Amino acid sequence: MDIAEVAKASGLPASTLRFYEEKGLIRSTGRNGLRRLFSANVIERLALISLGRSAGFSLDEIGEMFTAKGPDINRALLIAKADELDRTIEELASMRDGLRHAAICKAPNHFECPKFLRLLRIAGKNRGRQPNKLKENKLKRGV
Amino acid sequence: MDIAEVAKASGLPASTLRFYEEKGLIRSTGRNGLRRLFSANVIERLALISLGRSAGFSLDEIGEMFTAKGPDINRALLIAKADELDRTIEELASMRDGLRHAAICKAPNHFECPKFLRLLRIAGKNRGRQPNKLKENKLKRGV
DNA sequence: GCTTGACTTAAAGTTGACTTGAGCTTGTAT
DNA sequence: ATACAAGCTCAAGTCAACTTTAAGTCAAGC
Repeated sequence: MDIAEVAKASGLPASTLRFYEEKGLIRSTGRNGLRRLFSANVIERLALISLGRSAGFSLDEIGEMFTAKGPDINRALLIAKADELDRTIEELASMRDGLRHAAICKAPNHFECPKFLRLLRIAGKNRGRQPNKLKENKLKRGV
Repeated sequence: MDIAEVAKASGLPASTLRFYEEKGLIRSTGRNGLRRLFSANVIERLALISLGRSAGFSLDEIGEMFTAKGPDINRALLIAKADELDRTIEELASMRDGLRHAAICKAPNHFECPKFLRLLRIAGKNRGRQPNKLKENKLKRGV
């Protein structure tokens, strides 16, 4: 397949495919002149990469998993990520409840509302750099 | 309070406080010479900002909420965010289940495993730019 | 009176995952 | 044979939320 086909099949722009190749996440099987050729299984690989990304792995982590010696992926890593997701989910659930409450709450000042204060404490734990997460998936692909 | 006190009380570095002020998220009440003075309620405001950040609002969105005219613009926004969190939580839960499964699954190739394939489809939906989310909260504050 | 240290500003740097642009090359259709 | 859309490379740009750095100000303690 040429890069355009892979792009279409995977939904990723060609630039991303080149980028992934450069990072060692995928491989092109050869060239037709200058042009990259990919074998069909790159699609699976890309699906796996998408999966990893959605689960919160960085590209570097995903790359490590692919080069891991054993035929099986790093189980401990997977489980650790799953546990991390559990914690994240709990936090997000609290947030969601808090937001819903805040939207309804009659208290003149949220700081007088115990529910809100509890929320605040949870938020307080979540003190890390959060670049810009969980934002809208605008499809600007069309531009 | 001077900036050091606010920093201590809020846990945020002074640089962040200046940054937030520049962004219009907080206000200093005046100066002592060059030095900013803050009133105590900036602490509450910062807690609110933290809360918003944890809930997935961007700083710009938080800024808008603070300056929003109508009282129910907030409500709609809060509810929308809560709904968004619901969707996110569902996705993350699927991811978590998938990861746990992948760590256990005996299938020679995950692509032969129906559970895994289902996971992949969910991941596929999650096709947006995800900068680098949900990562570790290393406390590098001490440096 | 001078050093020190906490503060100030403005500008540039950081991170991760890409995207974009400039300037070439080339397979393919006419 | 030639035009041109699609590929290519390499470098630089983007975004968000900060952090870092350089250079300067200033009150207080010795």
